[in-house]
Amino acid sequence: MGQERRRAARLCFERPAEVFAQALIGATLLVNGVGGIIVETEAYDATDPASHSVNGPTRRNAAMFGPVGRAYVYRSYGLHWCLNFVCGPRPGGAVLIRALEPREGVEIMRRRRGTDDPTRLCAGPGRLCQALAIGPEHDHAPLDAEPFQIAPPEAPPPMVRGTRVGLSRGVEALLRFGLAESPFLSRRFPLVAPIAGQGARRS
DNA sequence: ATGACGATGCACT
DNA sequence: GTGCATCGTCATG
Repeated sequence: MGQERRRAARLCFERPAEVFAQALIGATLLVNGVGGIIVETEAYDATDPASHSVNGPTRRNAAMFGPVGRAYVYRSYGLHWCLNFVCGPRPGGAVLIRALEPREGVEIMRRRRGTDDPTRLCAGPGRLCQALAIGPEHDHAPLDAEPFQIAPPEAPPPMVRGTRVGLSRGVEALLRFGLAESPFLSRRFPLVAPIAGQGARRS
């Protein structure tokens, strides 16, 4: 328990997206001091038919093939922005940040989003980017520098797992992760299989 | 040059 | 639950 042990744990971006996506649940994400607790993520990598990286580098997905620990920001439906953390031992990995529990700068987020409902402020990748003012200027941005502040959870939180949202391919893969019982998820996790000893529950 | 298609969100029934 | 706005990206010709 020396002084070194008291330093904040660091995120290990080299981990595979499936692992890193789980490690991010409960982490704190702030952008210019505004944000909160990550409660929902999805994992993608270059072997995944649903991933932007499956067919190799293009202009849009270039960040996924660059250094880990940077942001991959892309436009969705010509309208919304979505934030990913580039990660993995191999190129083409990323974790989509899908929802936050608002903690810091809630009033700013309310103004940016035009809503008062705290459970709808950052519930969904597009809403989250609107609330945190994430845009194309953040594509390729290092996540360990301004305006980003990211801290891992102090302890692994209770987690739920399910299928990803809005896909036409790779629909079966259980690569969506959520903070159990969180009211700040973008949507509920359909029950995939009963968990022994816990009965049928949904988050 | 052109067309198909979204890792979505919102209004509405 | 359904319909659809909206436009950058990419594959194709």
